Amino acid sequence: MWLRPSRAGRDAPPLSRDRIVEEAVALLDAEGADRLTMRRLAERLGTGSTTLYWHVKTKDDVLDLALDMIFAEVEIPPEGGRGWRADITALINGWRAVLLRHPWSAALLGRPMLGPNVLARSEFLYATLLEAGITEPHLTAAAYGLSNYVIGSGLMQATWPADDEQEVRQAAREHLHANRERYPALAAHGPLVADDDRDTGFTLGLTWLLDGIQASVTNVMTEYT
Amino acid sequence: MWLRPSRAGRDAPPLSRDRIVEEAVALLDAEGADRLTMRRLAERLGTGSTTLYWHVKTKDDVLDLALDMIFAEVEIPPEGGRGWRADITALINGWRAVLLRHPWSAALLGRPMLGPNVLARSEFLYATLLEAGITEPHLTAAAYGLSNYVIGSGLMQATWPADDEQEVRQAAREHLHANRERYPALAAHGPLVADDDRDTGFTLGLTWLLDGIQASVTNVMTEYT
DNA sequence: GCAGCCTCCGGATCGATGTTCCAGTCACTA
DNA sequence: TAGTGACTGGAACATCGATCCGGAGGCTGC
Repeated sequence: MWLRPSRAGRDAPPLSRDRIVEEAVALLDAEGADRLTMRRLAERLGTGSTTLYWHVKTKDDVLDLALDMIFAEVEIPPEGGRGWRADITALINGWRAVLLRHPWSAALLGRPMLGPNVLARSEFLYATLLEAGITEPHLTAAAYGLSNYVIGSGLMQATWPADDEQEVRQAAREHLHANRERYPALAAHGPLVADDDRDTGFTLGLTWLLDGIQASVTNVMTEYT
Repeated sequence: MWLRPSRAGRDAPPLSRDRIVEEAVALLDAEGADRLTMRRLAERLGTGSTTLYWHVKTKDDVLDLALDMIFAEVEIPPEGGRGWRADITALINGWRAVLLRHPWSAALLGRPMLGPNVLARSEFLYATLLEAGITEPHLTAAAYGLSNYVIGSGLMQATWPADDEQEVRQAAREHLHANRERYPALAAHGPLVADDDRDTGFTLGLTWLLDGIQASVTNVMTEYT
């Protein structure tokens, strides 16, 4: 009774929604999506599992908040005349980097993303495209195309971790090799490429999209590099 | 005892892995991914839930098989000189149609897809690109780019169902409108577009990608439409 | 000083789920 | 007829998300 730490004691910062989400991201990074449990999360926070429900309504809320939190890592290019193409390239590359840094996030993209961090970056994307003089229907196509491209890329890379030691990769490689008569092209130029090749591949595809977007601008911008 | 239906009776075809997967797809189509339970699935099949585990090792197996099964709906363009561009366009559009017809599938794309139906279509994609004369690194970029683009598109559309009556859409629209000062571009040209606009948007982005791929071929092909 | 209220905590518990154990049933074969 | 192997399913277990409810602690108004 007497020795019980005072509530505002220094032994642990008070539980808060931010601290929960922060720890959730750490747990997701360390152990993956399927290991995230309300009980395990509470344990890491040094509280009971049911306490979390005071700060958060459901587990999905935690996931939504965690997903939005990592989007804050995507740097929004500062204003300045580097041109729309450089700005968008930076944004998309930053977005991709975050997806790769937090592989669990790719699987969560299938839920409405309406957090402030996500919206701020979408806003920047739309605003930059508008400034570049892109009009409908190319505007929607551009915004969707770029988003879909990054999302798909992140999902794909999360599915096929680049680490060549992974069992999944090994098994897939063997399976393709064993059936190389049925899938000759796949077995020869298979989709299991190294990390660097993925990066150049991503950049190439992004270039194609940007070229297409640029060509659809009526009054051509000239000041991009 | 006497009235018990004979095993080979006509009241129900014998349980088999195919029948399980078939019913799983039907259940997923009807009620979505989170309503798929081994018990519910067994109930629809008129058996006990534990019986399924004789034909299938885990629930994930059912999902993998279901995902591969719907890929059989994607028609592989028949041989014939329509040109690589028309063939790939047909394949990608068919792929997208399947993703939209089975919205639950988009969320499952984050698992290794090594079923025969998936591989056959990937093989066609690679083979067609090879025939078109595309070489590395453009080959990988093209295959990945196209796949990522469709996957992202499917995931996005599954997240934001086109049905305007959906609460999610309504809520999102209101939320954007309420914060239109912070997100002016989003609120004005928001990403919540109608179905037709998404189709034209998808086609536009696909054209950009294909243009980029085509431009990267050293010896230019001329026979495409 | 004290009653009342609000914020925050957590043990016990509920219902649902994926999966395993094991005792069966049935058709078919030696 | 005994036995084997393919299948079935009831009972049970561990785990999960979520809720109920009783409490602790601090603050305010009287």
